[in-house]
Amino acid sequence: MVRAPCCEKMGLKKGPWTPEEDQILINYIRQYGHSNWRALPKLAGLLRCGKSCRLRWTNYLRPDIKRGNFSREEEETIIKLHEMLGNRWSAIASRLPGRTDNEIKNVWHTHLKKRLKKNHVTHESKRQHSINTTTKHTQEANNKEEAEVAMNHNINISSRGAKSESVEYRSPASPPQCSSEISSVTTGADNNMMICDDNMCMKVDSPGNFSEIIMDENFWLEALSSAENCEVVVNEFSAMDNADDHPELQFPLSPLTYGTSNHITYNNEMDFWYNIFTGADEITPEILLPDFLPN
DNA sequence: AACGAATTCAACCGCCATCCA
DNA sequence: GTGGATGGCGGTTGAATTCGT
Repeated sequence: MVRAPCCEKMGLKKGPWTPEEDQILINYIRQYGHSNWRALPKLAGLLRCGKSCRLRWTNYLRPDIKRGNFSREEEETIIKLHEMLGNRWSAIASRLPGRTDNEIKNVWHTHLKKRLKKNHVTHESKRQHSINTTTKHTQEANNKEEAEVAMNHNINISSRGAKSESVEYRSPASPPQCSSEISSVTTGADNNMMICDDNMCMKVDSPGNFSEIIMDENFWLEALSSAENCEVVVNEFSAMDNADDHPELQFPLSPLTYGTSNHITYNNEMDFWYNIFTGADEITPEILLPDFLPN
């Protein structure tokens, strides 16, 4: 299929936006909205392509954009979300009110990646020392090694992942950059390994033998989204293992729980996720998995 | 003060997914 | 079912700015 170019190159302006152009775009969108980006510049009288207008609006002119430096809390949130979601900047941005995917992407590449790399070097040297002085390997350690092998072989779970081909730095704190690659590797009660991304989990019965279990598309993303702008009701999972120890980790999975008493609520989306992530270091990832997941 | 190196970040590019005729 | 149009996303670029010497 031959695509028409994004925009007519002739006569259309590129490069930085002027304040006048910004004002025209703002005025137009305030008045008419942006139902059709392609047609917008023509209608608004801008010599820009629709894509450029959309980008300018979503990344800079939108009234709800939060400008300025990222707080430490925001940075930690990005790091943790990146662990879970990979390079899905828009998904990460949706958890950080007022921040854009482009901004988060820039912060990641300019600050956070370097910081993690530093930490990784420190961690690796310690780890190497530990390996050299340890002779006993537990079953758990073996499973972790298998997990690392699986990650190094870049097991690609969903279709969009094929896009990322470049090999980037990876650390334990920064799993595959590819958005759709593995988010967590856990060992189940039966010692079988579970490799999960945000859409599904795979059970590894034996080395090299993956039995694939497809979960609801975007299950986790939707679960995550449900925390936005609402009270999060979580007592449905109070019966879960460790739930009493980690009430902050219980997920809002059942709408039936709305309106019931004896539940924990989070009015602030950021607090909710921050609590999850700061607590995540202390628990095994499978706690986060709902119990309908197969063993 | 001057200059080159390093960093930042707005903007562009190309691909993919979805919608719709 | 097919293909064109469009929106959205992630990777990359390059001009502007900051930093170090």
